[in-house]
Amino acid sequence: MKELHDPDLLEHYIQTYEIEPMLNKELLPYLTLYRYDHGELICSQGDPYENLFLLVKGKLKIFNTSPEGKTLILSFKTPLDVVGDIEYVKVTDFINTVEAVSEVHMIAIHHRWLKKFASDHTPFLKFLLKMITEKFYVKSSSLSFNLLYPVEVRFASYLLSVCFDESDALYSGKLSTSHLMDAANLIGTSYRHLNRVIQHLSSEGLVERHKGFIVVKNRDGLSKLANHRNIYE
Amino acid sequence: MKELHDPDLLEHYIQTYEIEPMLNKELLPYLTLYRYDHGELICSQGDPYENLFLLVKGKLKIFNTSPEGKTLILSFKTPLDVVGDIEYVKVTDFINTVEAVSEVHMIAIHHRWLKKFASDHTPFLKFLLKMITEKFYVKSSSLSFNLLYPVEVRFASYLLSVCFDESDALYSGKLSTSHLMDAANLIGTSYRHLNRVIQHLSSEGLVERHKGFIVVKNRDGLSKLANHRNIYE
DNA sequence: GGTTGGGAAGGACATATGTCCCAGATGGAA
DNA sequence: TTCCATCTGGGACATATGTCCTTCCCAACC
Repeated sequence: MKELHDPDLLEHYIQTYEIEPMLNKELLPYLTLYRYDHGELICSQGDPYENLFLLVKGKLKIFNTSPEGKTLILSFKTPLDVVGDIEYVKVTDFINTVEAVSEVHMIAIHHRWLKKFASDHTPFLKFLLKMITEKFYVKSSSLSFNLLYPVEVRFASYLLSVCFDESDALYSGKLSTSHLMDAANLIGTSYRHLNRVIQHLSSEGLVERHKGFIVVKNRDGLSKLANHRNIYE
Repeated sequence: MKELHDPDLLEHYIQTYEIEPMLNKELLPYLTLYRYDHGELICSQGDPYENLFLLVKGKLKIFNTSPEGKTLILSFKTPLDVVGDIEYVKVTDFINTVEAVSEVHMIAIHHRWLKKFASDHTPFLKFLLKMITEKFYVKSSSLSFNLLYPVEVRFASYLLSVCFDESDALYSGKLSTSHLMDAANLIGTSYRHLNRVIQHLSSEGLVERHKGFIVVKNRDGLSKLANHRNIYE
């Protein structure tokens, strides 16, 4: 983690994501820009709550480790998104662990200033409300989807979401095998079983295994299998 | 559904649940009190969004029917709770179906007046934010719990939540068999499998089957099995 | 009393998923 | 080159769960 003393870059992000209108003017001097490298942790479950973060560049992985030691990925995030919003409203320690998947830039706002300047600021409240409502909706759909459909269907949906995105390092229609473990943890299954499912999809001609990655061969077929639902966004 | 023209009762609920401080004063004349009987639907998935409801008496069941026709119960609600908050923020039709489990009283506020009087009202925004954040948190825990643990563990948690509550028609430590189908739909499993699990719990001496209901015999054992987590609140 | 209908429990079998472990590939270090 | 660590895929077996259908019980009705 490294603080970036670059007012121009900060200003650039503020413009790009229209952050200023939602914050109280007096808060602006207290914004800090941080950089995290691939693999770095932004926070761990149980850490005391100090900052609200706005993700403005890169990709985050939000996960959680159960008492039994199993890792469950709750979501991936891309700009613009918020980290620490739930903790801010509930006034609790960090609930999950947040890791940088790529190089990440985040704007941090210390809760001291939030409380002082933004706790009654209508645009800020509305912003939080929108973000959290959307998160709730996604989570709720996701819960239903998980309870209702087997891993095969969920993985089909996952593939469609992840492979056809302009985001980093993922060529269109391909999924690197090194991400399979992540996929399993996100879907909530074992690596072993995910492999089995891939084998099956492969035998149906929907995907193909190659050395180092998986290719989607039949996008429509996958979409049909996934009931046309893109849960993993 | 029946409108209750009872200003005193309405006032009573407003006092009891401290509803006034969170609403804009100008909104107060536009509150309507409705009564629903056991089994009545308050709204169905796809219905156009018209009212925000505040549950002030009774118990609600929120559920959803998948394209395949499977019913999944998302939650039960008791006062004070909100129905239509997500729809209000997202400006969409009703997402789920809401049914009265007992006699229910709800305060309705038409979205026309909400938009006019409350959309920038800080206490109201804060109230929504708190409610939705809590819902998100519960949903998120629930998702992890469902992905991580088998039906047996989830049912143990469910039993502990439901059976040791002062709420209607549920004697302490007992669960009526007629509610088993609901339980299965809430946990996201089949009635058949739930029976199997009950059989198993019974053979371990944790619960006992009687005609018409199930009794918890070993609360601590169940709690241990459920990892001390009360997901179903 | 006999009949019938519905609800509740469970048997039989298929499928989904988890766990443990092994084998082959790969790439860097000795 | 040889060896070792690691990554990746998959075999074997146990467990979890779904589906379909049968049996049993009891209440209501003729």
